[in-house]
Amino acid sequence: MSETSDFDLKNFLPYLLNLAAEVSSLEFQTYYKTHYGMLRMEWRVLFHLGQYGQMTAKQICDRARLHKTKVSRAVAALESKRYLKRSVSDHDRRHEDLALTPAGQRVFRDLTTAAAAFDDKLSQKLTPDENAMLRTCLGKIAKL
Amino acid sequence: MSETSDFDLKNFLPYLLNLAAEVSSLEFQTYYKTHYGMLRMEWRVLFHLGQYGQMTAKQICDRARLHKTKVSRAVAALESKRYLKRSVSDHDRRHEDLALTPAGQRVFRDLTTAAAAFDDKLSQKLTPDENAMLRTCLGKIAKL
DNA sequence: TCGTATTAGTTGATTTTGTAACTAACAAGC
DNA sequence: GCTTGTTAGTTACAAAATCAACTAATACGA
Repeated sequence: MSETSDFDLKNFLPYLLNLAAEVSSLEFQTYYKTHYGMLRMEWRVLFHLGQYGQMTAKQICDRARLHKTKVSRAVAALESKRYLKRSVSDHDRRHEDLALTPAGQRVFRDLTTAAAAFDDKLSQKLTPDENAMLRTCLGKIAKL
Repeated sequence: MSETSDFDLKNFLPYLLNLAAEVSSLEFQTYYKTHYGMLRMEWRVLFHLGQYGQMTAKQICDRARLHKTKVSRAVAALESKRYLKRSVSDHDRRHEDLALTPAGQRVFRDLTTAAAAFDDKLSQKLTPDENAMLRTCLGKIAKL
């Protein structure tokens, strides 16, 4: 029985964070997966378009800190679901302006509502103080 | 632009948790990947064996909350690296008792040391109060 | 002791992700 | 104009995660 050190996985921050992230994501993930057949990256991209309006893939990459291939695939998937439309920019044809379709906006509103409800449910496990501090701590760790 | 609700991704707990988990894991992950060619699941399994001594794959599944296919593949990988040995149990030949080899124990000690140092580094971004509360909160969320 | 259910663990097929190389459009210097 | 460099986005291939089906050993009731 190795008592090599007093280190304990159960207190290892990356481990705890991963565990909490997994558990907390599962229910909401299941929601958009079963209701709209969407993946996490698709939800994130849809969210950014819904929240901030028309933008290019590059802008989404920067804002969401996502790699361009992830965004590219998510955009293609959302397009094939008719949740967004693209239009090549006139003055720079490398850019594609992305915008949600009415259908995409409906999905956005529904997911936003659902997300808010999930967040409330999670928050209720913690005191108001804990809630505030938790978000602060996570921000520090994620270097936001 | 859509002011559908006051919901903001930047405060959505699952999102923040995933972000913090990703960022905080990256450096350590790089360490055991480059030094020992190990995957996250392998590190977790190795850790459990190092910390708790000999156990079966099933016990690891339960303790680490991992699916059996993940553990099965991690065990196979660790075995091929000669970091663990398996021995079929006598009184129930479905069970395999797993234990680290001396080489595996050396790796365990090294990774444990590295993890502890890395955890310290992360902890320094937070006050002692925040540290304690953060771990409490994460525990609540992960239903530990 | 036979049939059924359960448990431990593995394997294979399918999906998803990650990495790197690629195309196309533009910009800037010469 | 032509080269060189940079940027936006896609594609192709490899690594990995997921899910379901499978084998083998045991338990347990009729």
